[in-house]
Amino acid sequence: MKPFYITTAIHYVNELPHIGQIYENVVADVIARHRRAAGDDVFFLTGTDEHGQKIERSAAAKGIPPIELANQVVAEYERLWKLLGISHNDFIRTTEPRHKAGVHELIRRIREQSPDDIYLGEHSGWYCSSEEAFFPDSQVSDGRCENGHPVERTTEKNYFFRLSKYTQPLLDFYRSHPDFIKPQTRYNEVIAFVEAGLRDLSISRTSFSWGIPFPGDPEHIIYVWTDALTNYISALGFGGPDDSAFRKYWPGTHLIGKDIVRFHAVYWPAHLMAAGLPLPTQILGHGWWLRDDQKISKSTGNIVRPNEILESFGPDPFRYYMLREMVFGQDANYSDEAFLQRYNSDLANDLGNTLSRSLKMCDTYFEGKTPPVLCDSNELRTATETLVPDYLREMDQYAFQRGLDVVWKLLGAINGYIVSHEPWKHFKDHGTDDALSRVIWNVLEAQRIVWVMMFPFMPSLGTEALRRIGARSGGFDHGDLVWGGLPTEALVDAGQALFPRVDAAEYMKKPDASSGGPNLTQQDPKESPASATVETGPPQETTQAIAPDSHQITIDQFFEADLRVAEVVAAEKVEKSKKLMKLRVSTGDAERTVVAGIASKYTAEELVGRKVVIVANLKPATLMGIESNGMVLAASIDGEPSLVAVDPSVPAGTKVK
RNA sequence: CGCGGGGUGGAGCAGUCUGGUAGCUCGUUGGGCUCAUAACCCAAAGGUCGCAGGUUCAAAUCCUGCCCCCGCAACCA
Repeated sequence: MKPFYITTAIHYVNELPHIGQIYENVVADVIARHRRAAGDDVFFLTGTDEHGQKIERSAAAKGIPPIELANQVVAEYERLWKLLGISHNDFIRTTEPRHKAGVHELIRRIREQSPDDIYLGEHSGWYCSSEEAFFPDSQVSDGRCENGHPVERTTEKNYFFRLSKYTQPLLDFYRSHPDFIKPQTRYNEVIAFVEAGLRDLSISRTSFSWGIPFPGDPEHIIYVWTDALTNYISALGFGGPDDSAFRKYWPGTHLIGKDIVRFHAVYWPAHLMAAGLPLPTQILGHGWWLRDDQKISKSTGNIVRPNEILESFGPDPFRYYMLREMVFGQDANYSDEAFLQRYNSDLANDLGNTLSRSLKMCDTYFEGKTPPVLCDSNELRTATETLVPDYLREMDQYAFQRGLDVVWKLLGAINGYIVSHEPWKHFKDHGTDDALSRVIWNVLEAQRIVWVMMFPFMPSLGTEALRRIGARSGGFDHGDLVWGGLPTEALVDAGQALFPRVDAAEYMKKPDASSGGPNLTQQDPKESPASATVETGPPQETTQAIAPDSHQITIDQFFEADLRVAEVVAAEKVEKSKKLMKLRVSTGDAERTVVAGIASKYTAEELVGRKVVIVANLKPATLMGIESNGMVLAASIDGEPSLVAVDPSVPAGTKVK
């Protein structure tokens, strides 16, 4: 058997699972199941990235050890992967001893093979704490790095990896492996990035301690990429007492989000080159799930709540939706409405209904058994034999959407076949005879093949459907895609509808279940600091946010804030900002500049002349280069500001209390 | 000039790398069928493929310029 190794990115335990990670693991699972069906010896790895300063801080904020925080999130991942039917062979955690051994072995190999490639450097430069990286003078302007984060002048002693040395070897490798990175646009991006020249990579930190100590210099902690990427081989026993899995399965295919393609396609291969190890087979960069352009709200009906969808429909429809809706490699919009539409039209009307009508005819005409006479030569067999190779080709190329399209073509052929043969009419005229038997047998046999093709996408309902039509139920492979596998006179089970239709409008009207668990829509870690979301209880009611005992201040503390009425004398949107408005306000005897984040709601014209309330004694701050001397008070509804109003007759400068 | 994605029938999207009669799902209209989950089948209507140039025998696809939308980043003091 041909070994096939597939990995997901390891997921960072600073946040709970979101839809992007769910998608990634489902895709990897579909690939793994497809390769297994193709007869490969598959090893499917997923896991968690548990080190780093953010984890250390989040854990400290919760007053628990970092490993405890990691354990909580890992438990959530394990629950979710089980729920979704993810068939991984192993789950690696970067806090495991086997991982540490692998990382140390990688560094030892690099030092052995390429003694110059790791060096201790004293780095003085602009340090960006957001990206935890240094930037040269040329990429820093106005105290910000090329991506706009604030930077500070810092000196730190770090170990460095001589990445610069691998610029040309990497380019040579890409050129000779045009399929190394998929899709093509990512491949082009990576080449452009490397062609611009590579800087050496800082691979250790001394600023935190939650991580793997650098071998021989425990003051240093191995920095994220050298630590995390190595999971792909440490999980296979690399650097451990038994590395037979490593020798068998490596190199493998890495399925990742498009945002981390650079690290997998540049840094990781360079590390492996330096260590004299084989490079990955392929990097697959998938797209992102976006929300609708529309504002999410209950009044517009497009509420995003995949967690509830998962609970109401089970894993298989959701798996199907994600694979069918997204063109692999591109971004797609998520919406519950789109899910429900796919569910009703694809699953209920086509896939499920075809099964129902077929099994009902088995019940009526053949006493609940598959027909006694099979059929070798017919148009459904022809259709199957042209469509199955199409399906296999698309699946081999990870074109899941098209693979599913092919399956639906066969479903269409089956329904067309049923109508054109009118078995109900035949039964009325001739009763149960061989001709009827052949027609129904064909319909079932073609569906047996449909469900074997669907199996990677719907492992649990696929098993169930195959059982119902009297086929062998379990252990499928591509040998089962050959016409003629359905036994005659096997018991069938019509049962309940596999995909009962739902009234989409009714479903969307249902109140939010608020059943707790992860908020699957989060894609931005900053929206969900672990300290807030690791809670598994129901979300806080908004009213509790101002509960009387939350945190009380004295009236003296309140009076520390100098609240004043001010009149806007000039307003101007801050160039290149999304919501900043630069305001010139008068407090009666003086004028000052205040920057307010209200441009998304208010225009400059409507603000001039308006009376607002400001905090007059706020420490000045610089926002996008403009000094702001105060804060305009506004209520915020889902980020939409609404200015606090005062009666226009109140003179500017009046104190508010 | 911050990074990236996109503008294709009413809606949502393929197709663009590798030019060659514009495709899918939903919706709409007409017809058929009654085994089935108000499902299924057949047919039809509906698009100058964002705009303008260019290359070519031929452009949704390649080149140049422009317009618009969205995500990320930066800010909501």
